[in-house]
This record gives sequence, C-alpha cells and structure tokens, in this order.
Amino acid sequence: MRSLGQRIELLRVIAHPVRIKILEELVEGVKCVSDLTEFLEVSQPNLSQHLALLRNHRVIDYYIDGRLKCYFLVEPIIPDLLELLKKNYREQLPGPECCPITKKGKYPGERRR
Amino acid sequence: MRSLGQRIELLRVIAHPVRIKILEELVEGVKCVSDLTEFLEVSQPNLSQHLALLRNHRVIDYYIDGRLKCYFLVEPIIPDLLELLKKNYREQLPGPECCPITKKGKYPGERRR
DNA sequence: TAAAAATATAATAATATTTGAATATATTTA
DNA sequence: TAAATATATTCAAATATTATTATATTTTTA
Repeated sequence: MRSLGQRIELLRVIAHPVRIKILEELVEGVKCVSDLTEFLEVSQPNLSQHLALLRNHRVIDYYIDGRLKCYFLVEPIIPDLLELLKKNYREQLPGPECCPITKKGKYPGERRR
Repeated sequence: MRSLGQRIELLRVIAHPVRIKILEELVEGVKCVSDLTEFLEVSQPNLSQHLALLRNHRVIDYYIDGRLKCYFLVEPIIPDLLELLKKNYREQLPGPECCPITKKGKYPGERRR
C-alpha cells in the first residue's frame, strides 16, 4: 500500500482537469486511447503524456490489443476519490464558538503561549 | 458549493505535504500559527505562505485573538478527504478479463474503430 | 512610547509542470 | 513491402510552484 507521502503525491498527479476526466472515463471500464480522444479536447500527444504520467504513478495500466492500447484503472483509491469530489457538502464547516475579528467569545481548545 | 473544476483546483491546493499536515492539525481544532510551527519543520514565512494559499482558496479561515491568529477549517470536504487518504485499500483493482500484452482473452466493453 | 512577539508580505531564485511541435514506433492492411 | 493507423517520445518554450531572505505590520508589554 502507498504511504501517506505517496498518497499526497498521488493527489498531485490526479489534480488536473484532463487527468480527472481520463479517470472518470476509466472508472466506467476499459477504454482505448482513441475512445478517450473523443471525450477530451486535447491533442493526441498531450493525451498520451497525461496517460504516461498516470501510468508512471501506477494509477492506470493498459493491455495491447492489436494496434490499440486499452487502458484501465489499477489504483484502488480512485473510485472513492472521484465519488468524494462529487459529493454534496454544506457551504462551510461551523466555525469555533467565537467571532472572527471581533475577538468576542472564548478561544476554543488549548494553546501554549 | 464548488463546481467540479473548483474541486479539482482544491485538490491541487491540498496536494502538498506541508499543507496536508496543516489540515491534519486543524481537523483536530483551532490552532494558532505558533502552535503549527511546533509540528511543521518549515520556516515561519513559508508556513505563512501555505496558510495564505489555503486561506485564499477558502479552505481555512482565522480569527484574531490579540496578536495571535487562530486558524480553523471551513471547507467541508477536508475531513472526508483526509480520512480517505488514510483508508486501507487492497493492492490493485482487478484488471479486465484479459491479459496485458499476451492479448489473450476478450476485450471487455464497447469500442468504436 | 520603545521593544518584543506573532504573523504577513514581497522579491527573488530554483525547480516543476504543462503544452505544442516534430518525430518515432508498432501493428495492420492494401 | 509500402502505406495507413494508433499511440508514444523528445525537446523546447511558457508558465506555475516552492522555498529563501529580507522586511513590514500589528498588538502587547515593559
């Protein structure tokens, strides 16, 4: 399993609009590169570069089917992560029991200094 | 609520070891900057820059308590995201019913071309 | 009111990421 | 075997991110 540090690097790799779209396609199932071209408005070499990055970080893999390369997901955190990105959340977390700036109310929790 | 595009940008902002550590501290509760300094091995100005980035992206906010600034979480996706990063996963997702390279077995799913 | 404490900002340098253009590779088909 | 198809690689330019150093701001305390 990946360490926390590796997971953070994974986040960085994933945090790009094109790569998120690629992954969204791949959670649905195997896709070859030309399938992906239809959904993504990027050049073929650029798509290939994004695929290589995801491949190098063990997020996806492919098998060869004639002259097609068929990509699929291998990193198990991805489906959960994509789901999380679409989950509904309330606007903001409740702040601490004290007003910003005004300084009224008490400071919640410990502090040293 | 944030759009998917904004969520992806949020991922990018979060995907840094120092900023993840900051957020891990803040899910526990309010912390002032000098509290954070004890946990993070970065210079004060650098910490301040990371805080500013998180602030500018509406991930955290603070209130002023004398000469302290007390930071807290406001972005509601953060606790779930941090939990996800620590979740246990099996090594890899099951590949499609076909061997890479060997080309044996059938190609799963539709394809056009 | 001057010094100290807590934190922020600005400027810079180093490094990393992203894209585009050109070219390469591998497989199939004519 | 040459052409066509599908995909990858390389290089360079543009841009973004990160950390460092120096300095600024604000509030409290002596």
